[in-house]
Amino acid sequence: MPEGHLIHAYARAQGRELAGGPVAASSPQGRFAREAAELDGRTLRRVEAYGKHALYDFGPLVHVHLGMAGVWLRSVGDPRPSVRLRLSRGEVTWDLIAPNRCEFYTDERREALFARLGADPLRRDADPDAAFVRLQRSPLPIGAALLDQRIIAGIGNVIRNELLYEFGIDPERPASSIDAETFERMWHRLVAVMRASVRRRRIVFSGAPRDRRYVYKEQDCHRCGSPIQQREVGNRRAYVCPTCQTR
DNA sequence: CGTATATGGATAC
DNA sequence: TATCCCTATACGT
Repeated sequence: MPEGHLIHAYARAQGRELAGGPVAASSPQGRFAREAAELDGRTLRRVEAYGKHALYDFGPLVHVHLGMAGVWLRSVGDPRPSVRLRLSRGEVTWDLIAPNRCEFYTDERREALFARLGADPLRRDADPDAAFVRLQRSPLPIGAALLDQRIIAGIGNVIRNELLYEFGIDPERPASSIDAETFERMWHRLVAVMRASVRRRRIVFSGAPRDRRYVYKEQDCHRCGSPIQQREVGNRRAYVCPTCQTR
């Protein structure tokens, strides 16, 4: 579920619906109870997304990373027992389930986090030139480098596989072999895909079957019919068309 | 009912 | 490179 597009979608909706007035905070599941009590009744000033990270500014900062299993549910019903953090304002309630991280943060940690992360295609302050430099210097194959959040922040396993398919690039090709012109086109495509995916709240590759995906978890290449290969690249499962993607 | 898997990433070696 | 953590879900028995 959560690649960068969803984190940004949550942040925008929550900024709209929760920020600007007093927020009720609780931790029905209990593991964030002391912190939630401290937040309860405070005004949420801002929700900021960077890559797959989100920061909730209540004065004190709350850092949330969903990991693989985490999800925010917008709800009006009773909290399920696994809700780590429930935030409500007026009629609207957001429930955080199964986050990898949910913790207080200092300004210093925020600075350190942002300094560590690479260019986020969904942020106005993104610096694609810096991302290209880091890509050129990376010893990793391109399929791993695209998942390296220090180079580009927000890409997950679906987007990296679909992007490499669109560009006809085998994920095991060295990152340093990507030339500036190709990177520029990849970045431009990333921005378009991720913006559309924020709006739709799901990953959208226009042009793919049903505007969804070309290769991720597919059996056969929709273009040439070759069986889609599965390989481990960058510690995650890569899906590759051996015909359409070249080394 | 148990087990494997997941669109992630930090940390320990 | 391996392991762990977070929880829901899919699937096999």
